[in-house]
Amino acid sequence: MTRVLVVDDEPQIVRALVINLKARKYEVDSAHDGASALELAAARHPDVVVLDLGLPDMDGVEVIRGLRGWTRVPIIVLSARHASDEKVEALDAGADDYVTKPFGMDELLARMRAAVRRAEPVAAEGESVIATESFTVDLAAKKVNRDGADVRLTPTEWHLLEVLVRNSGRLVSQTQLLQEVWGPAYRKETNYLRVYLAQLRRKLEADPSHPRHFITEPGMGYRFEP
Amino acid sequence: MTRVLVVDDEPQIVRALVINLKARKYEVDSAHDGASALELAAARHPDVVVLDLGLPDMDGVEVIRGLRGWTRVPIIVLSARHASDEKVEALDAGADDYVTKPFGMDELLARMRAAVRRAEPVAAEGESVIATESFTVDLAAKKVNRDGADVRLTPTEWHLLEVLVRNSGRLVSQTQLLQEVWGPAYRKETNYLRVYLAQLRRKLEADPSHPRHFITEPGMGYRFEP
DNA sequence: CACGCGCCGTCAAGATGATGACAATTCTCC
DNA sequence: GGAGAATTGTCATCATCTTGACGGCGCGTG
Repeated sequence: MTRVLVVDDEPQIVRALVINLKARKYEVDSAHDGASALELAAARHPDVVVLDLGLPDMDGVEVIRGLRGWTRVPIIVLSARHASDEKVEALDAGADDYVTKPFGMDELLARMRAAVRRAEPVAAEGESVIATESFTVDLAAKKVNRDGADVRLTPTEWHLLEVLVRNSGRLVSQTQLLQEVWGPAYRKETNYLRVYLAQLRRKLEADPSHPRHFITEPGMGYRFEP
Repeated sequence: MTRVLVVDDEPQIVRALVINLKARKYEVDSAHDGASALELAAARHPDVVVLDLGLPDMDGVEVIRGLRGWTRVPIIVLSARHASDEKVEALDAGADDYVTKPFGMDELLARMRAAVRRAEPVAAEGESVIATESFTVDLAAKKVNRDGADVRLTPTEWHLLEVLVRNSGRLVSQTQLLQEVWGPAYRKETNYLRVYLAQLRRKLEADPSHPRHFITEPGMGYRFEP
């Protein structure tokens, strides 16, 4: 879930934002001054900050600098002032976007989506490694390792493995496998599955004739068990 | 130097932007319709795109989608229309920012700086020297050293090496390599890859016919192993 | 309990497609 | 104009994919 930090000293603005954001399944924290904004940001690590520049305790630009000292979280500035120099100052201090009040909620939400989308891939470099007792699958690097050595998989083998691993523990029907790996025209070619499952087992299972991870569910499909 | 692509069908706007940008040491390309915009973007790989939505030949949102199909270059949309739904549509299609005409040049420039600043670090992550047993690659200095001597690489060779090294250990698909180095129009020209991989291997591998660092993953792509 | 049927795993061989080396041509920048 | 670089085309080789045939196993049925 996306976490938002809303910083504004006007309670009605905060309320409107919180209601709208929560309705759209954002997780929302709010602060009404710069000090608690910085504190909350550090404690909660939001995915995006919506920041009003007119705060009671400190200059909004200082808040931006305070955040930028340690995080690259997207910052969207709200401000009642249309003056160009203030926009320039905020943006150059490290803000990602600048929206003038009064603003349309749709627009603000769209700008938030844009900011979060941009930040995603940098933040979401999450390891996508699935491990079993005998081998590991690295989905991002497209690598399979067994006993410390990389296993060579053909493109089709890899694709099949990928679909099974992404549905770890779940049963995947034959039709679905065929459709995803070979395309919709091959939905009936169950031979392929038999051949390629056998190859995967030969390359990855300790005892290919007694598979522990690539399980056949007769009449239904196959299941990957980590 | 930062490269900008300006897309607008009004000559006076283009002229104003080009003059301002060049004065600030940007390298500027300009296009007056969507088709040539996409073409130029592919050919020149700008660091930021300034895009007017009202183009004669195609919908601006289509241009955004066309770009987003293969690149994450920041896109700043210009538009005369203040309508909220148009902003939302553009932003959700993948635009980074939306500025309504008439706009202040200072503000646009600040938004460009913000967009470029955000995009930068994704490319330049931390240490920029990658070493192998037989050679080292310095991404920042654009230098390759082997046995104490610098190796001369052609621009294309370097670009290819750079993409592979930035994805160290990960598999990079042929399409992705072709797209990043030669542009989206070359997605099918796998010859190029074969030729240039061979050249890189000849220059960098101890035994070019048995590569240890530039690994072919048949049917899938190539991988750089440090 | 024996039988037939459907489903699955195995195997081998031909068709297909990808790869890397080489050669020739065009392009680009001094 | 010339050298180096980039592009394009071709070809032999090899891995992969596809296909069909075969045998075993489990299950339901008579």
